[in-house]
Amino acid sequence: MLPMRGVIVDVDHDLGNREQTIIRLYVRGEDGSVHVIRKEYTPYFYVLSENPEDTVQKIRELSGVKSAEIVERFVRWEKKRVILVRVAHQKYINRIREKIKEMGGECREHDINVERKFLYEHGLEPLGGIDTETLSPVETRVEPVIAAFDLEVYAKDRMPEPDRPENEIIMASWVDSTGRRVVITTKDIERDYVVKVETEAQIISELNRLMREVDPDIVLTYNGDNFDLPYLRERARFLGMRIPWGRDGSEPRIRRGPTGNTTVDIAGRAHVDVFQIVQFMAGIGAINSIHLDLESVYEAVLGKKKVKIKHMDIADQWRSGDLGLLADYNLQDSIACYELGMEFLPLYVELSRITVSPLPNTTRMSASQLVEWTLIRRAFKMGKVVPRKPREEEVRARMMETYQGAFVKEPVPGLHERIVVLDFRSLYPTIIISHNVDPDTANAPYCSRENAYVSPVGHYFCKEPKGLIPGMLEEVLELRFALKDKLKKMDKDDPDYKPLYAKQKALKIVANATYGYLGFARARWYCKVCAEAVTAWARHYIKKVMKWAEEHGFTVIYGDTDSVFIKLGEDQTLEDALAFMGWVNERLPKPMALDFDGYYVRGIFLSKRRSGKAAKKKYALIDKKGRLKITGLEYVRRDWAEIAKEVQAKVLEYVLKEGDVKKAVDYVKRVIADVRAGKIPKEKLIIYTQIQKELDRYAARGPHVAAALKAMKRGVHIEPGMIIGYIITKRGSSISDKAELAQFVREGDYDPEYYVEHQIIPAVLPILEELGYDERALKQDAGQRSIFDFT
DNA sequence: TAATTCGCTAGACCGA
DNA sequence: TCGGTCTAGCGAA
Repeated sequence: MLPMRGVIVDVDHDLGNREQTIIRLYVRGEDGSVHVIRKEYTPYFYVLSENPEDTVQKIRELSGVKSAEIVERFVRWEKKRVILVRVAHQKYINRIREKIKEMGGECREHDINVERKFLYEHGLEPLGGIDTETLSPVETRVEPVIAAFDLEVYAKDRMPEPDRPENEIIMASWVDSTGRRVVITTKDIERDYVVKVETEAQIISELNRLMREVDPDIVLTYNGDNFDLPYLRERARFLGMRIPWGRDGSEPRIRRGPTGNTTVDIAGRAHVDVFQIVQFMAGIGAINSIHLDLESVYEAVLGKKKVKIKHMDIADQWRSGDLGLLADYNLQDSIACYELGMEFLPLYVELSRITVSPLPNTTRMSASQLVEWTLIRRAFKMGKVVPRKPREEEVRARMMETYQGAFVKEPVPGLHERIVVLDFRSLYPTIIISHNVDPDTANAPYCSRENAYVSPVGHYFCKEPKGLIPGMLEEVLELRFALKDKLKKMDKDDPDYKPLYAKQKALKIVANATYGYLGFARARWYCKVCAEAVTAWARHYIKKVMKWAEEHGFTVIYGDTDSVFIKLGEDQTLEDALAFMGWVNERLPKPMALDFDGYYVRGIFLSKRRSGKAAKKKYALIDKKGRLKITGLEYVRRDWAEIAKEVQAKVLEYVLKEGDVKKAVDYVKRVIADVRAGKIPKEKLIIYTQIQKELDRYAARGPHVAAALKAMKRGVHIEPGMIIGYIITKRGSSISDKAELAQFVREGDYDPEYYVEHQIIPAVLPILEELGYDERALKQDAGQRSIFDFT
């Protein structure tokens, strides 16, 4: 093979080889060719021992050990003599570990896989450039070949099973970066993208052919982990076929996790299940959509609509319906999956490079894993031995430890004008950096308190040397701030804009999750003392800024964690507030800094519903352009009916934009009358709630549980994690009795009193009450006849 | 099985 | 029937 430059699209090791550990790098070259580079690798791990000289001798005698030598590495803050053990093959590691444990040695890094170690040692990154001759990193840009596919399966009234003959694959669509857009099916359909074949088996062979000929580096699916790929593989088997999609001719490998969830790997290609990405993005709030099905997400993320056919209707459509529509739907599934994949890939390419993890791993990682792999890579660079994972009993003990979090100032309820919001830029990360907060500097014996930062709760952190975590964060933040500056000056159409934007976003995700990681019971670098100190400093600094603001003559009306809401006096301007911000920034330890978050002409802070005291985390602001920013109110909650949210937003608009409370009250009265008249359409009455555990494990049977139980009796499948939508109907005594899944409720069948008393009034009354109105004002003439109407 | 704590609110539940 | 307490869910940061 000629030496060349390219991009690493996947890395694995040859599972079939039981003699040697062979690392395989799959490289897409600058000229578009694909190469597999095979390199023998000797796996290694470390052993900590009281008496390394003795232990190393004993280890050398164990079978399967290739070599053992004493090396110097950092174990926490100390430079120590540790044993580096190299083994002949991966498969020996567990047995050798057991033996070493018996000798009293402690193993480290045995659970860090060989692919990553190989990449660390060569300074390589997945989706980064490589010179195939020297195996060293190079700067290059190569576009990987990307494909998406989707199956439609014939299933009537029940989940399809691959070994039931009638549950056949009736259609498959394929979309790729070379421009192909096809639907393969066995019926004649009037669409120019349809390829007609004779049998189900031929649909599968056609997919096999596409995989071989297009040879994609990245294969995108939407829920391919749990449906399309396992089903296709099993169905092929049922038909006596194979799907040799791996670049080594292997079939997709299905790995089952502890929850029954599966991951499907295709050797040499990166199988990216876009649904996994979507779930993660929804979890961190980057996607705001109640439902995560392909149609909803396609619209929420890209603002595009596509055809939706319910799973249950596919069989009917296939037998006697509109085949063209079914084909459109199937093709659009692949197109939507492909486009969503393209939207998120730049971000995940960067996460793969930061964490030095292949794309199939990164796209399935939790926030803690992203942080941890970033730290593991850095530990390797610094010659630090990676701490082991905690044992189950340690995890349980850690979960018992709690600590105090952020400070939230009690607001001054009511209307306010001319509000300036200042907030700390990346507060927790900058505290960690400026105070060298790290598990290895925390209360460490090697420094005195004079050479340490002492937190407000008394923990101290040695100033030197720079800890692993502050070091990582410093690098991440510096890079990110530099990128953001660069992006500001760039044209959004610049081809570099998107990858750079993705990179800063990837850095943000890792930086933001790092504090939480310190308090996460399963973390290798768990440090409760650190997390506790971070929040203590955060409380200290935010209170200090509030105090300084008051001393500068400003009125502080609210603040939460890292923000300060300043109300300008008559003789104060925005510039005064910004000057104050500059003054503060000169006094904060670097890189801590206050930022200007926004200026709002008016805002309302509410009182708590039952006690009447000021409510935290509930307010609405309006800016100069008339844009509302609603925080914490029912409007932003999915477990409130649309009708209540809509009315609340309108009321806020009348009050904040037009300053017309009377108009708001009249409007609410009209809506209440409509509700009582039964005029509200079904969709606006649905309340969405997540079922968080098995239904029989609920101690309190709330409306959502009651609705779910009733639905289950009617044959609906309910499982933890599902978001269900229910409506409070007319039939029943308690609210739970009246709750029914929306799909079983007829238009007009709702309990008007529930929606008035438990949805609309609670959503608007706290707002109106701040402005001097009470409940009676809403009820007068609100469609409810007064006694005089009858006389 | 996989970032944290703070805070609000609804509705069931329970005992007087 | 009332009022306090507990369970549950979701959002802010």
